[in-house]
Amino acid sequence: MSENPELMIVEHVLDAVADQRLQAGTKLGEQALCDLFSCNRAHVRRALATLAAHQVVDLIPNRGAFVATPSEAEARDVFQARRAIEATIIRNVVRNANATDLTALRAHLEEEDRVRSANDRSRAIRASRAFHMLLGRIGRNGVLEKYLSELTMRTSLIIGLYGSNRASLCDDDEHSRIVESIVNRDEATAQSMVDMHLRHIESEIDFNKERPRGGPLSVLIQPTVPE
Amino acid sequence: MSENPELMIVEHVLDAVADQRLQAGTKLGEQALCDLFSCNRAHVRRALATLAAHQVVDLIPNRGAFVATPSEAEARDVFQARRAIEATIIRNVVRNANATDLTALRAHLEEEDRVRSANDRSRAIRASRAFHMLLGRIGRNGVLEKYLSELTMRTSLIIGLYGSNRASLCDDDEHSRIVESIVNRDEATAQSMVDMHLRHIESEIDFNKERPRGGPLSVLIQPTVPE
DNA sequence: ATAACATAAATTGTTAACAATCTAAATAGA
DNA sequence: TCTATTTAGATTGTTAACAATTTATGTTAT
Repeated sequence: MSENPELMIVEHVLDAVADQRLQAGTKLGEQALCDLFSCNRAHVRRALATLAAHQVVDLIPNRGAFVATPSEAEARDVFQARRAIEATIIRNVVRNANATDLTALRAHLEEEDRVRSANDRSRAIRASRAFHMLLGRIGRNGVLEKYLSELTMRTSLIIGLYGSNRASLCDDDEHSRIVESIVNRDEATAQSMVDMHLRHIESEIDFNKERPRGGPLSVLIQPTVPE
Repeated sequence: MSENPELMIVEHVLDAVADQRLQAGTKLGEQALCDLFSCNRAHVRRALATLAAHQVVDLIPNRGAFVATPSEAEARDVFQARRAIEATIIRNVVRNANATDLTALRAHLEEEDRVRSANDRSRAIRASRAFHMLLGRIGRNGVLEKYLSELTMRTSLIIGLYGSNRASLCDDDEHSRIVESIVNRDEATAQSMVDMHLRHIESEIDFNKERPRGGPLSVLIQPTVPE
């Protein structure tokens, strides 16, 4: 646990949020983080400021830091923003994807298949997000990739809060059909498939079924599965 | 200069960058900021962490904080991201704009006219950005609005670095024609006008004409003109 | 005069101590 | 038994001091 402790904390919190190990509303106490990452409070505070800038953490004066709990309105904005951003990303992907990229996409689909049959929910969530992030990487626009990273994390919080049971993960079949249209260099189809895919995910959310928020912090240390 | 000094610093730096008062590469020394905002270094450091998270500041270990200097590749990504985001924003605007919003848009056009005839470059830059931010507000998607805010600031840095003389500000006529199509509820036209407008701005950039970077910090305190 | 080196100043990084605020527990009163 | 108040503990906010590193200055030798 050496290296820059500040980045360490940020990365681990983001990872835990993305994997839905850290629930919305969980308190991120300063001393607790100091202990977990064996560093001093100055590091923790700067890390929390960074996380707050990414909208993953709410900073409440004199109360502390909490994992953000997106409202219904915010959730709708996040999904619309994802449609806007991923529309351009998928266009870039269809245009730029080379043989290596296509191989990576196929490999990912196999991984998703494997994970699904293994019935490992945690890995499934991870893999679902990884697909979208893979598209982001192949799209070769660092700005959009970073925004997508933020938005997928906020999506994780939203699904954790309001998602129905099956809504938790992307439909593998939709992913594979997206890859298919990428292989075919069919821009229009790829774009509409991604748009529908995102609307599908959003549709399986029920804002009346708010779940209990807050949870343990220990999940932060869970070794990051190397994908 | 009371109130939360952290937000104070962030806001002032962002404002100065947006107005092109703060040049790319300018060093943001901790003690200098402490003096300017009469606070301690802990505040300054957290503010710099926040600014770094927004990609407006580069944090170099043991060297300090510097206003970011976007590369050519980053500049292209920023403009593509703007097209992606503002396309959705303008669609929202055409759909959502009510009478009050239209009045605000017309008032803004008049302000731009006034500023142009006054030949006040500083206010002109401010007004140009304000137009896009006004669209962002009327679009009523907080996520996209925030991203647009970040991207317009990075655009300011890019234009400050590589922009030709006239490229510094938006063409007022293009703005007024965008408003016209909003009034007409002509979604397709509005969208293509915004897209062309952004491409126009990008086209007036010359990456061979890199300008000297770095500058004074005193500009930070310049009283924020209330628009 | 220039380059390399040594020294001094300034800047960033780190840590600890103290103050202010909030949370929770315990006590007292209705 | 329940509510209100007080008290103790824990947590966040603030500040200062010290260490490590970098930058600037000045000296010496070629």
